[in-house]
Amino acid sequence: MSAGHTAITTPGAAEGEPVISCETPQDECGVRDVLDRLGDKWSVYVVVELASGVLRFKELQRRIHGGISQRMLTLTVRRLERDGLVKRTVHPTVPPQVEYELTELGHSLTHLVKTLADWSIAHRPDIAAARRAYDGRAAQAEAGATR
Amino acid sequence: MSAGHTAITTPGAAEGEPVISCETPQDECGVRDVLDRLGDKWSVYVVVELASGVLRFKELQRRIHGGISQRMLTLTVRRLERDGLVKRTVHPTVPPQVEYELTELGHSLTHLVKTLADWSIAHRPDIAAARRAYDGRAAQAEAGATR
DNA sequence: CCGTATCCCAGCCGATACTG
DNA sequence: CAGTATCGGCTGGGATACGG
Repeated sequence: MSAGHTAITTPGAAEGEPVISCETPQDECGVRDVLDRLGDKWSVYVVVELASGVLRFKELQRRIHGGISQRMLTLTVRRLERDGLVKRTVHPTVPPQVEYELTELGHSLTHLVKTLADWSIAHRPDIAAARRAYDGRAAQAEAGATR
Repeated sequence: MSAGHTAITTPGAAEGEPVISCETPQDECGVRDVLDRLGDKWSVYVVVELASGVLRFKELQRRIHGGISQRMLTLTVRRLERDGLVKRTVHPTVPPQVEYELTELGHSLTHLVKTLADWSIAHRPDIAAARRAYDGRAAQAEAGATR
């Protein structure tokens, strides 16, 4: 991974006017850092569930969509803990009890996730329509090739 | 994948006050739709590069961080096209010439990407510090176990 | 130039079994 | 309950070669 220059311009902005500029190319502006977290299958759901409060391991597992495996939940919360997004508290009782909660940093991420979710919900019809159109065209092209 | 209920509350909101609610659990609120796009290694970079204007295939490939392979650029761009985020225009010249540009939908995503990038840049020091602290603790614990 | 087709490896992730 | 350990399938994605 490496880069020279990267920039985003909005439609409204003057052409070539950078909205995002990367001055530290060697780590890809750190964007990849966040995206990697968002990219892995479960992190977002953990953040979403923890956004509403403190949860124990099993309870967290039970709430997550589609049933995350023990293994993946462990890995996911560990990564989130390592990144300072989640706080892990072990109560030395028997049986053991471990509680997870978002840190301040973690809570600030929930706002981004909300933005993402809003966009997603707002534009889902558009995306669905685009896919149908694309798939329709593809099927038609295939039929044309056979004909 | 399936779910019963999912909600996000912000720290400021009253406890249990849902900021995000999922009424259509069967498709995970559509959030996964967006996340899957963001999650795959290259989509974001393609969107970022196209945000500043129309680009041909080879030029796009040349600009992207770390040198995306032909194969992956093709796949990425096709997915984005299918989702209606990118418009693909083939000029039937010889040699062939194909131009890529963002659609309106695609441009609206750049705003989200910018938000993500801003958050990422703003909190990178925090994350880096958290990782150092975590790794330090881990190393110490290991030393303690050996001692 | 712009792809598509094929091969192949590395890693993710689920299932399962075992500890403190 | 809350993990760790191990195995195995699946998929993402790079390298390469070829076609229009």
